[in-house]
Amino acid sequence: MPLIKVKMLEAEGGQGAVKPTGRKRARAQTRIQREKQEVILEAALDVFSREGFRGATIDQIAEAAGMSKPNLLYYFPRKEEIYKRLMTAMLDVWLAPLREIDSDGDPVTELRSYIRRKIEMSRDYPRQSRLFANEMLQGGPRVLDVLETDLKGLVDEKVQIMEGWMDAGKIVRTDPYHMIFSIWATTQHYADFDVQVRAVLGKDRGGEGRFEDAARYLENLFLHGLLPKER
Amino acid sequence: MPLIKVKMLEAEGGQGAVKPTGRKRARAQTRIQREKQEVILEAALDVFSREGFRGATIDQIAEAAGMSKPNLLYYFPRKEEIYKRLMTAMLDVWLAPLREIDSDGDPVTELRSYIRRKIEMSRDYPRQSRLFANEMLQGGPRVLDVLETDLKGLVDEKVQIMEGWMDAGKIVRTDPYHMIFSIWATTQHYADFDVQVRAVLGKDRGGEGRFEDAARYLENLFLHGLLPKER
DNA sequence: CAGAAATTTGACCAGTTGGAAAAAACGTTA
DNA sequence: TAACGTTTTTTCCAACTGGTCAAATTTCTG
Repeated sequence: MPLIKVKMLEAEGGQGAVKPTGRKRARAQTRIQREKQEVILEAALDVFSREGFRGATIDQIAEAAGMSKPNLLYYFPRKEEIYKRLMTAMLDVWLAPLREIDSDGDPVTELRSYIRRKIEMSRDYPRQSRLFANEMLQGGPRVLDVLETDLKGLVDEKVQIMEGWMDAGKIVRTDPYHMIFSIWATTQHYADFDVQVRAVLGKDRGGEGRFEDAARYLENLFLHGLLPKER
Repeated sequence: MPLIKVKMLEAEGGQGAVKPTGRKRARAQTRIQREKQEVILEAALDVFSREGFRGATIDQIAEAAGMSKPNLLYYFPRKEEIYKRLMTAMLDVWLAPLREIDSDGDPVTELRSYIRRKIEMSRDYPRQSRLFANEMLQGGPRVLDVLETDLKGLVDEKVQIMEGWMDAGKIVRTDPYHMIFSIWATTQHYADFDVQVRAVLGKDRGGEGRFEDAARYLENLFLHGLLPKER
């Protein structure tokens, strides 16, 4: 049960495809509607994640989706609704790994696989990560309330689990909030700063293997740190 | 001697203030020119770091700078030049801490103070961080070459230092590139994702103290990891 | 202070932007 | 196949965009 479902769902509104005709009873979506909406959202993810909300234009999205602007507007009557749809969908997917952290699991295993999953997300859904990053850079005007309620709630919940692990001496006593931040930061970095990562690694090391390297490095960092065990 | 000075300096061009009149010999800048350019760059940093290059408008910048658009264009004849100026200045400041890493210093001290400095940068110059992040999200079209040459060069240099430390058994043998990435990621996170950090920490813990907390947590993470020393 | 140079303003422009409206084309089903 | 609902296209618009230009104003310098 996704905790982050949220009030942004109010994005629906409009007439075109979503709320078919006039005041009649809403009809089930046609095949075309489902397909085209999918194509549009896919194209919009591309554009919004690169340019941000203001920087993206409906024309760009329409072109990427292979249709005319008015045609696109038939499915999503305003730019903002496409964006909102993407944001809710993204948040839902994006936080799944955090939700999966299990208080009953072995702390080391749980942390390890959380890091793994987050790196895999950066590898497999980099645009979603960038979409979110873009929103954050702008000060999160369209998701701030969600962050303060749903996200904070979810994090608080997981923080308690970690405090339990600390009490049990399974992990070192430290700040659980910053712990979570550091996992987010290090893993999402590989999506958000992908260009930089590849530029610095160079042609030879910048291949797909970089995600595996990153995962291995991060596991060690988080578990053991950089200092040798015996000195 | 800043390694990152770069070809972007070609940003200069134009007529207005920068290259005073016609083909005459370039004259020294007046007081007003220096002042206004400063005001403009300050305002532009605000806008660009929030909206990205495309999302920002000259009007917004002009208003933030308290002047009319044509007046602003008198000092910087095109939008792109303001942006380039900001980018070079930012890169220079932003990479200073990395340059300072000293191969002769004590590894632990050096790493510690690198992390410290980076966190302080995020606290004191968050907009510069966001400006850079924005550029990265867009795929770095205006700095890619700089990253591939100057930045990579600088990083390679520091990577060697770290390999030296590993050879000497001072720090654990690990991937030095990802090591640097993880320091960048964790520290810059506090500037780039500031909204999120504050939303999750909540009113009580989201005050200025968060940077000190972050620094303390990160020092421990990087040196010792999350696992207890003896189990 | 006069004159020149530097700065600021207002009017303007062509291209882009988000979006509306209506008509045309298409698909489905009674 | 006729009628209806769905989808697409064409045309259009007002606001905004980056930028120009000449005239007006202010500041500096001798």
